[in-house]
Amino acid sequence: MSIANTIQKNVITALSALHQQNFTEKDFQINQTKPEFEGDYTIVMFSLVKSLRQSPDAIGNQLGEYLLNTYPALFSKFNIIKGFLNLSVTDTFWTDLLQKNYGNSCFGKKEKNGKKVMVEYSSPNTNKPLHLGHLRNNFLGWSVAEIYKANGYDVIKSCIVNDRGIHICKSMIAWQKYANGATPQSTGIKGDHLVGDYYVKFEGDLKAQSQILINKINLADLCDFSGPALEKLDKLLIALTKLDEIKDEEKIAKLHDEIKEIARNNTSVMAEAKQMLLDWEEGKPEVIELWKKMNGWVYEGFDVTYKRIGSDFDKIYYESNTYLLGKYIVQQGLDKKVFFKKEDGSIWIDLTADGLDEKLVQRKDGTSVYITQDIGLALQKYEEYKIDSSIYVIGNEQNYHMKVLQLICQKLGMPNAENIAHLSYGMVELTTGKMKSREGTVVDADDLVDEMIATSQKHTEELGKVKDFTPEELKDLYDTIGLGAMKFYLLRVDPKKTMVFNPEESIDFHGFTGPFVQYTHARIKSILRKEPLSNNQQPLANSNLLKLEKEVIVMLEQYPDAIEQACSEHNPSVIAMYVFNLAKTFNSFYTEHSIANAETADKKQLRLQLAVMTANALKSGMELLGIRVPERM
RNA sequence: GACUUGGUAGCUCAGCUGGAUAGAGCAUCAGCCUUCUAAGCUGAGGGUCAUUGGUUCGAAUCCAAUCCAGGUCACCA
Repeated sequence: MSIANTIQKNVITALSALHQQNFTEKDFQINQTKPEFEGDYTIVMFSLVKSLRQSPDAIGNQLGEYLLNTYPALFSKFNIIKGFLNLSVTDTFWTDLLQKNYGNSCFGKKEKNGKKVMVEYSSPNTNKPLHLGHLRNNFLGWSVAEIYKANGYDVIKSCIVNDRGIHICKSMIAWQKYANGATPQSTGIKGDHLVGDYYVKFEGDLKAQSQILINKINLADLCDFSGPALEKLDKLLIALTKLDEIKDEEKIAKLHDEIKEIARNNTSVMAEAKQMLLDWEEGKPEVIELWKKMNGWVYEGFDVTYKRIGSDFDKIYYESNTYLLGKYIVQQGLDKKVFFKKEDGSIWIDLTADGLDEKLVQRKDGTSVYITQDIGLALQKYEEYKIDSSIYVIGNEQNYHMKVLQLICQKLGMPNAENIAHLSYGMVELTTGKMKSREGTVVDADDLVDEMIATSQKHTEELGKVKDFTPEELKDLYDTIGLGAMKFYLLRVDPKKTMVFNPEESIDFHGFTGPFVQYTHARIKSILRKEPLSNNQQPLANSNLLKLEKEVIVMLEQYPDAIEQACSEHNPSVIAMYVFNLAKTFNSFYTEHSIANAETADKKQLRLQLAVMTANALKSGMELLGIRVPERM
């Protein structure tokens, strides 16, 4: 139990004893004392004034006296200022804490609790390489999985690969047309990038073709269209002439977008892609073969990237396998009357009672939609692993989709359906605006990793502190620092918030950054190499703590809380901030007081323990973020 | 339009289950390396916590309204 909780409990006991009534933790607040006042923890008296009908100072005095007398090992003194009771914790408490835990590299982590949780993250499409947004997803997913482990859960990291669908066909079409049989081997281009290049090529063709159509539409030439598309176009054009008079620019833009969408769907390249998707579903051998071949290239490329950034999975699901199961479950749900069928044969679920709409779960032609396979996969996860809860790391643009999925699972009576959690994270924007793959304004993951590692190399060489490293050691160090900087930069922000990616800032190695924390760790290790902590230690005789020494221990005491909070909030930034603050606190102590040349032998021992425990916590915390810490840098 | 998330220093972000004079980092300015790694430390300047009203002993934090920005509302994934 944390010291804050202990104090809270003691105050409850004290108040109940003093006033003969029951109190709970909601009756008062406990905070860390502000630095400008004397004390460690502060109890706010005001909330007690009404029920006790005494002045804040009177209540505080009684309470302070009682606590001091009852818990002399914990409290050394108190003062009351303007209704705030400031309690000082004894130095013995802090030194005991240090002595007990300094060598425990698992400090802050919990015992196994027997619960199983699955974290699904990454979820790439196999038509293009990973970009900055995927990195945020991967780092978050991996870190949350580790944080759960630290809280005693068994964790299964999973990934659903979206390996099927029209987007894949687009790359395949363009490759057939333009590649002349080019392969990653023949071109030397990484597989996922090669496939991505043809996806871009397809989009280029699509844009050119649809522009021709749009130009004709603007001249009122609709001879390329027929059927429902023609009808809709007619309506849109009529609506547009009306709006032109009103001059509502937003609506006009919306209508133009709709026209653009119709034009895109009427191009010949799009028709080819759609045909290929049909062929794929029918299992046409040459299409399947091409699909396997190109997906294979992408997987090879992904493997390289995943390995570099340290993402791994215990279980990989493929959409091409799961979508059929989804359809089967929809059929079952239909029998159970969870779903209903419309006259045209499409299958729906009615969520109006839950404040949502009716939602399609299967098309009238019997093919599955996005959510169909998610339903199947959700059940498969439970049956395969008997998990207690399931976390989905997915962007916040899919909040609605996830809400629907959760409701459907509940209505289907899936076990633990209420334990489906959506770790919804915000988009990564650039200082120049949003990333759009169609417009080529994405930051490629591989490029970014290269750049970060190159920068860390440059900095390291300039500082020249590790000239004796072997080439292998150097490479490892550059990776550790470059990736550390990048991961820390993306994880230090609250996941649910949209964040801005500033290239210059992300590459910074000073201040609130990964390398800052790594550096602090390396510096401690350097001391410990020269001044190892001896094994035969005496209990400390003099336990008077200096201000900066105590600050470090106080920070260390909060590590278990940080791990717990990060887990309950699904928020690695809690750890990032904690680890940064700990490093900062230690650095202040470090510059002010010498460890090797401490005033007395006792002080030296205490400070060495302090250093050991700080290094352990920094290492452990950074590992929860997926960041390694070097012994030297 | 409906629903939803956000608006805190020049920039990027903490703080939001109400508490004392609103905090970091970057950037700017001024200091600190013959002693444990200066990727560090110390200090200064920088704020109408979007706006208005309410609740209360006390509001950046809770409530309401307004303004601004993002997202969703597809037989796309």
